[in-house]
Amino acid sequence: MARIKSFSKAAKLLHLSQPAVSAQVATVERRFGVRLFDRYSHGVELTRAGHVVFDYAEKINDLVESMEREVGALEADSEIVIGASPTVGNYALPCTLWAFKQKYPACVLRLEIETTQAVQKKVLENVFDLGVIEGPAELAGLKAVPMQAEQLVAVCAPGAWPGRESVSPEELAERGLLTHERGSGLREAIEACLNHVGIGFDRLKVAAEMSTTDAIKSAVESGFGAAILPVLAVQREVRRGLLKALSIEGLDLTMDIHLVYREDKQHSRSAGQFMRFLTRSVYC
Amino acid sequence: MARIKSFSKAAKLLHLSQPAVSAQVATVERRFGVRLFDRYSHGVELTRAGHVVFDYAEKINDLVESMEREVGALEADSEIVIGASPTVGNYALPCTLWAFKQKYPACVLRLEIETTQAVQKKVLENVFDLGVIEGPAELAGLKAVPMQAEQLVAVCAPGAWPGRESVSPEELAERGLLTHERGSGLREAIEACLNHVGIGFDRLKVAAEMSTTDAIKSAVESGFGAAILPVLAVQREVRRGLLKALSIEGLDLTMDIHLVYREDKQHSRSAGQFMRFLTRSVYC
DNA sequence: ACCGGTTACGTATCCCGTAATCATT
DNA sequence: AATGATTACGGGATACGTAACCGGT
Repeated sequence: MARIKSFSKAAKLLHLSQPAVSAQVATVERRFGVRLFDRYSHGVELTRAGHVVFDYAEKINDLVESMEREVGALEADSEIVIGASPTVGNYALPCTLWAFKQKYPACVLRLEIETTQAVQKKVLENVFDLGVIEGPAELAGLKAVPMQAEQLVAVCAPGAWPGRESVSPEELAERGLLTHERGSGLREAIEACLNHVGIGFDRLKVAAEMSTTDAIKSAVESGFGAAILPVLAVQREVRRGLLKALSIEGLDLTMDIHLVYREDKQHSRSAGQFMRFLTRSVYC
Repeated sequence: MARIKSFSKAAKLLHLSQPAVSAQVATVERRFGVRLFDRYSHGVELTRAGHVVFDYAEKINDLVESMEREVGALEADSEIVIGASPTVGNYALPCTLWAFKQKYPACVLRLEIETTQAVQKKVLENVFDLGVIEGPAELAGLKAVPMQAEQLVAVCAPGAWPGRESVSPEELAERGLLTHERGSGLREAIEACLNHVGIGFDRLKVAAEMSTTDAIKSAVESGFGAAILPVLAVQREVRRGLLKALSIEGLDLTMDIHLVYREDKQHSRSAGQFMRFLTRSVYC
């Protein structure tokens, strides 16, 4: 929200109404007795105090994340069985699953593709721990919460493409693309995802192939090219200002994806972590 | 609460009912999917996961505290005018004020002593920003919240008096007392406080006088003696296990002190900080 | 039987969404 | 007009306290 410079856009990202966001901010401002945002007609901007609070909020967020990871690592993790509808499961989810696996290596994930209806039914029957489908749940007894929709972003060094918020595949090709090696699970997931929206991977000039995401991110930070990665894999660097995220023109995976689960069921620790991961706000 | 090893005692400290504490803990345990406390018939004990969460909670608390201080330091602070009833204002509050001033040096505090009724009236009339009195508020339009009651504790090195939770003034005298120099505001406040409950300062053998509290705390940590200080001045070291806090036999300042203020009024940033400081739970 | 934690339930408060309002371009 | 934030108000969830309920010494 601080980065977005707009309460209304932040509200969309947070799946909240604009007044709700205003109220939250007002509450915190009253608590501190200071304005945290300057309101302009075109949006909002952090004040000095706002910057301080924002920086602390990031530190605290990091701590909470570490805490969850550390608690999660304490015991052997049981398998999480995820049901997903075909489009979601084939194109959107694989990147997300991969990003989660990076953070929680101990978790064992199993993904099964079924129709939207079948997914919901099997979630109700406890065959799946949770489901990920397009559109909200229709079956009674299921709770559906909207997920962060965007899945893939282009990243570049902060200096590249100043002022731009999106780039075309051709511009990415000009700059040169850093990707995983052919055959890597994520590479294939990304290729499938791009193909699905009509962007062939061959339109993108691959400048170098690397084996780890960290290597790609470092290379991009150093200005060696751009990359296409899941939002969830780069959110920290983007927040830190180490990388700049741009949307890719022509790439719109904005389906309103929903996480569905049995409200009454108590989930395993790993399932809970996965669900929080899926619904976590990426920017804020 | 983790240190107390008892939900019911923690509830008292937090001014909550026991079921409320149980419910809070249960909520967090459900969120993580792990037991954080082992329940025994004689009380509770942190599990492995509980220790992890507890350590992170402390770190986060520290961050929040720093954040408040940093935000508070951003602008020049206005004066806080505090009204207090005679007993509270003369014996209990001075140490607290001093501890607050240590943390928020930029704040200017003014303390005025009046009868309980007069304090409430002047808070209503906005003559005082807030009041501190014994017992709850009686005037309509005033909100009263209970304050942390205990004000002075003995501290010693963690190894001294193993297993003890309280010491007599004579035992303190044997070990030798480290205090501020005569004439220091806190020294006088403490003397007044002790005299009020019938403990003369002359019963305590002063081993050394030092000019700063940090010097006293360091000396006590190193085992050079004991000291009597406001709880609020040593809470961090006690939580960290660097110092051990013991109650002093015969010293019972447990009056149910209440902070009162106009609910409708919006307080200055510094007044808000002071109020949160007063009602903050010391152990938890 | 007592101490300590849990369960059950009624109430008060908080937080969100809808709708109306204000301000700026 | 249109965008974007604030205010007003009704409904649902949350969190508390009281009281009744185990389970272990």
